[in-house]
Amino acid sequence: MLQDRTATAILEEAARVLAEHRESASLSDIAQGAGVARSTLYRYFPSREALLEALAERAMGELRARIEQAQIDTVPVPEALARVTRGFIATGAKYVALAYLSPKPSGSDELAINAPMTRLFERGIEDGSLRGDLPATTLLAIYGDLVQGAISRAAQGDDGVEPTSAAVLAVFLEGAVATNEPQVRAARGRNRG
Amino acid sequence: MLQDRTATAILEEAARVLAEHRESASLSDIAQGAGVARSTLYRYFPSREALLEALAERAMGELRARIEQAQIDTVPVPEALARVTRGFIATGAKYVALAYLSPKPSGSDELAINAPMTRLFERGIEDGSLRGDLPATTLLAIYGDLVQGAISRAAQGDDGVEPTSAAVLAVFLEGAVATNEPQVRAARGRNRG
Amino acid sequence: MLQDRTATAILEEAARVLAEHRESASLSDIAQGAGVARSTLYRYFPSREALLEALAERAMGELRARIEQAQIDTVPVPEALARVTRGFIATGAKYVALAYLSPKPSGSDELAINAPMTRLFERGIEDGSLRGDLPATTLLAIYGDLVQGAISRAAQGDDGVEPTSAAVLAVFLEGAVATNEPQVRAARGRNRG
Amino acid sequence: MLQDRTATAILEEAARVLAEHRESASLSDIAQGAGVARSTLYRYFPSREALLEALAERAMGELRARIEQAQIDTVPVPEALARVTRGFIATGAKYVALAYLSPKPSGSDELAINAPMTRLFERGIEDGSLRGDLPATTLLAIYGDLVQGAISRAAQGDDGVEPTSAAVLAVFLEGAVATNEPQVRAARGRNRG
DNA sequence: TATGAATGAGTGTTCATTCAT
DNA sequence: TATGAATGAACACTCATTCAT
Repeated sequence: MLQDRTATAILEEAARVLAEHRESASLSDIAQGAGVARSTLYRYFPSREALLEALAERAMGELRARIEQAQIDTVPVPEALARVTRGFIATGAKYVALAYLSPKPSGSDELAINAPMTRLFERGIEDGSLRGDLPATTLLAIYGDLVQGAISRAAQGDDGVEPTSAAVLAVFLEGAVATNEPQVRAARGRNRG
Repeated sequence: MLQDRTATAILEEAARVLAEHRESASLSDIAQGAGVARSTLYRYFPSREALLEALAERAMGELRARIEQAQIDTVPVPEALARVTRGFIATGAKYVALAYLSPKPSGSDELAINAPMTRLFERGIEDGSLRGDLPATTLLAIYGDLVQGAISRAAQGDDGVEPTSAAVLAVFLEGAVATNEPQVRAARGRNRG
Repeated sequence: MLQDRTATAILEEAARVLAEHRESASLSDIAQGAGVARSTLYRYFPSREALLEALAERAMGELRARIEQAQIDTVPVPEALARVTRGFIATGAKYVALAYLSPKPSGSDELAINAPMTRLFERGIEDGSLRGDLPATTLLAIYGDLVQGAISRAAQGDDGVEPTSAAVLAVFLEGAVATNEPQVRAARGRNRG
Repeated sequence: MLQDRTATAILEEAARVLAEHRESASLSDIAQGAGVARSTLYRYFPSREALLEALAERAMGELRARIEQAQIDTVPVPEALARVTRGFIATGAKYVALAYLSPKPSGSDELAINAPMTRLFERGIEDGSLRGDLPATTLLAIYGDLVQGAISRAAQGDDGVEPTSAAVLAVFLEGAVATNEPQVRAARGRNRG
């Protein structure tokens, strides 16, 4: 119980410190930020990599939860993406550092995110709501790039999570080229240029 | 004469090694990869930062050249983007590492890339070829995320530069949502190689 | 508690090693001599300069103490010099190295030594016990050379602190030229312990 | 012939550079100062130590010449010291660095200086012109400290060679304590306090 | 002869990790 | 359980020295 409290505190501080200092953050920095001695940190996470893995696991857990909450299987694909995107960006901004850090999420964790997303894109292609000339994996990869970039920018504080998410989603769904139809969603998130 | 050869060899090896090991690559790794002693490396680049700067300058130089060659001011915006994208990705794949490394390109260098691209997006918005509900800087940022992601993937060798570029361009311009009109450009880039 | 012990041990070993190898002594040498790892040394003195400063401070502290103990303001100048000289040489022999090392004692420290000595020489000139044809600062500089040289020789173990001090003092006060009067003081310092 | 010219130029530059930067002066500094490439320096002096030895030899040569010129065997001891002291200080100031540098002058060289000086002091003691309560070697050592200190100060430019020499000689011969007799020599070198 | 290029050994410093309390 | 102390392995960097031209 109490252990969990301390471990959680350390993890949250780690996320913050790593987001600031990137890979160059030392365990000293993290321990100091969390208000414990370096050695204490080792009681909870027996190595730097262990700490990073725990952090990744935590992030993946949050993302998994977001996906489940979004119930993406029950709504049209564009709506599902809309639901899920902001969640990704909000969560991701907390764990940006991970993107640049060594320990890839354990295969199982990554799968827990990738699998439902891949299914989502496949469904979209099949039901004709997403373009059919690109494989689902490619679409997912591109979507991932967009989300990851948005996370970086949101984390740097240049823009809020909200407008960043809206813009990314609009461009991903509708493209950057102008069309005749009103682009409602993006317009809502931003000023009416 | 001979100096330039060695310096170039070091730079190219540095690009390769850094692409693999990210920021964690040590000068030892780079020197070893380039087949010279650590101290020799210091003859050419008197500090780690100097090496990174030289590398960045090199990358920026190539990118600048690509942009100039593309003559983006003389063609419609979508065509200009098509011309420029593949160049970015091909060049960028050689210098992925830089994206994650500290020494940001010197202001002037970065400007030499950003300025013409910003102008391009502004022109697209003005002439109605790009959507007008998002500021040019936002569109550019999103485009940048896409290109950077594509670079990473192309560098990891998962896909070739060619199809990666085509896919990225198609989604950025037209979006992921299916439309009635045939999506010629993406189709061409993928299947007719 | 225990910290102080280790720090002190390091400092004393540093004094010894530096006295032997002069400026060329590496931190490795010092650490090895003190029986700790190089990195341990850094726990106590976060940089080479910090170690040297600590050493200088220590030496200055001892010298200050010697001067105070000697109560040089309460006795005739020659007697004051007699009292103070042996203290300087004994203390100095422990810290010879410092004379050759970069980080000059902090202004305040040096002042704490120089000021009272300058006053002493000025008093001697005024009350006629010291020759009046040379400024006090010159006399002090010459006295300093003598003491410093004596320290070097005493440290090299060629002679003991005792006879070295006596000889230096005798020559400084009375000169090397023979006089009619018995040279009591030097004789006393030499043979009568 | 031409070789000698270059070698001499290097040696003189070395003396200057070393006097400035002490032990920390690198061969690069010296070579650069002398206007030759590092590698060229190696043609003349096959190692750092060789260069230093050559420098020491040069200094000793000059000192030997000074002593011979002074014809110290033909005049009373105090006069001999007066003649020799200024020469030592003037020459020494050019080679201060050597005092702090590792390669002690080769035994034979040092002897060429020490032997005549020791003889001089011994003669002084025997003929009653120098005090007899201290061994000649001690007197010589003390005289050496004085001269070396004077060299340092003269080299630092705090005072000229001339007054520094006069003061040192006066104190060494007559002592710092005031006497009834006029202290002619020192008075000449300095202002009549 | 004179030099630019290359190198190995060493320096100060940092950091993840282990140990004793 | 929590911590201060200690350490070894690594890193960026310097320098005296050697080699090929």
